[in-house]
Amino acid sequence: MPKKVDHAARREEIVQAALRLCARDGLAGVTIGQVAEEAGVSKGLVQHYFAGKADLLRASAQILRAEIERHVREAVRGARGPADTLRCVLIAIVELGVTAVVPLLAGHAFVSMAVADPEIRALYRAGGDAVHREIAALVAASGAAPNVDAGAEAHALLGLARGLADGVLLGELGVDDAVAIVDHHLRRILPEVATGSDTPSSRRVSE
Amino acid sequence: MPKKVDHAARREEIVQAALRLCARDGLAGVTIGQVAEEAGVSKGLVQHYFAGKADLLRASAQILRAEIERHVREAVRGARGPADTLRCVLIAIVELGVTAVVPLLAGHAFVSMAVADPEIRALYRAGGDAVHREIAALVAASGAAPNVDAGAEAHALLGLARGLADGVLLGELGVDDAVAIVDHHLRRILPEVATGSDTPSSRRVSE
DNA sequence: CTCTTGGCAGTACGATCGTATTGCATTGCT
DNA sequence: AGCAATGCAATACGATCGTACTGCCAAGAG
Repeated sequence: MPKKVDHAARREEIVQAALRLCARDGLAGVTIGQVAEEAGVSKGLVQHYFAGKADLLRASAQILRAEIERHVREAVRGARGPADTLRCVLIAIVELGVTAVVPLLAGHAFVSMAVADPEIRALYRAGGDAVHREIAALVAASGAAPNVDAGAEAHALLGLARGLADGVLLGELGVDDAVAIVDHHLRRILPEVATGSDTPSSRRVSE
Repeated sequence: MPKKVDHAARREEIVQAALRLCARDGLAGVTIGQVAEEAGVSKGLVQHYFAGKADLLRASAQILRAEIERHVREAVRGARGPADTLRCVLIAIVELGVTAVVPLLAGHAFVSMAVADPEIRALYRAGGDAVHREIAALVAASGAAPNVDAGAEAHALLGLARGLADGVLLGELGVDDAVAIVDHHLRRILPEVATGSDTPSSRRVSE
């Protein structure tokens, strides 16, 4: 057998280049040639690792999901209790607007691509449902007021976080504003939530 | 002078075809040739009315904004008082997920395009700011509780509505669920808001 | 050592895109 | 009626994209 190479790692390298390109030049700027150049490899190599452009895009959408999930999971590390975890998750989503612009921006592009590609659409649905379930579980475990339905509240919080992330992304409001809004809402549905900058989990984002 | 033709109307026809195409096949499916075919005109005519593809896309983004604004303004017709108006606006945004899929979907595509095009980005910023100002004014005029900041609350409501619209668009939740969530939130910040299906402004959406 | 197999680059090719150009029909003005 | 300008279609062309194909280099097995 010839050279041993980490197949998955090479694929990820190329995909990262594609995502970078997507965030910089938009989805239209993502071509096999440009991706190869951005990744510092040859056009042929991209072909070697991906069956075609569609395959590359699918893999990109998948890795993009994983990237965002990694960001969020990293943010909840050190959170104490379900309420704090919930807060960290929401704030992490909001902060994607500045800390993970590339995945977020690429995500928008892929939403518009999910229209034509059932496979990508399915990926989004599955991912979105999973997130919703987790948030709903956190809401339920946080000891929310009895008059709030966990599922509905999860939709609301997730929607709020996503919308705020877009607002931050477009520069309509600052991260701290968005965080304050999230806290404000959490304070309304949860008995008690660690808020403000006194908790170790609310690290300040360098803007 | 030759034939008299409504220049703006022709441009809009072509743009509508482009938006339809964008929502159906994604942004990648929008080509001059495809747009011409969708609009039932010749490729040359598209050139006649638009200086280039970029011009077409800019005009599309602009008309898209107008389209969404039209939807919302139509929804607030008949609303009584600022609180009811606010509710109608938010619900109208949420309902874009089913009543105006084309503009909403195309909107996502344009967000991802705004990355590379400063002109489109400026258009989005201006539009978003205007909406925020209007909503903030409505919040203030609705007699919100004194402990809520109109500006922040407007960001929250707008973010919530946008996020819910995306959720509806992706099929994660139904319109009625989203409307209920909006009502639930409004009930928390406003002294009294006409809610439920007893008000004429909460027309049922055919799903 | 050498042979084989996979990593990788380079080139070639057909399709398609955006744009420039050309030509004709139609309409309003004089 | 005739001229001029515009609406509109059709074609042509260069650039670029995605993909197929070919060939070389390196590394592990026998």
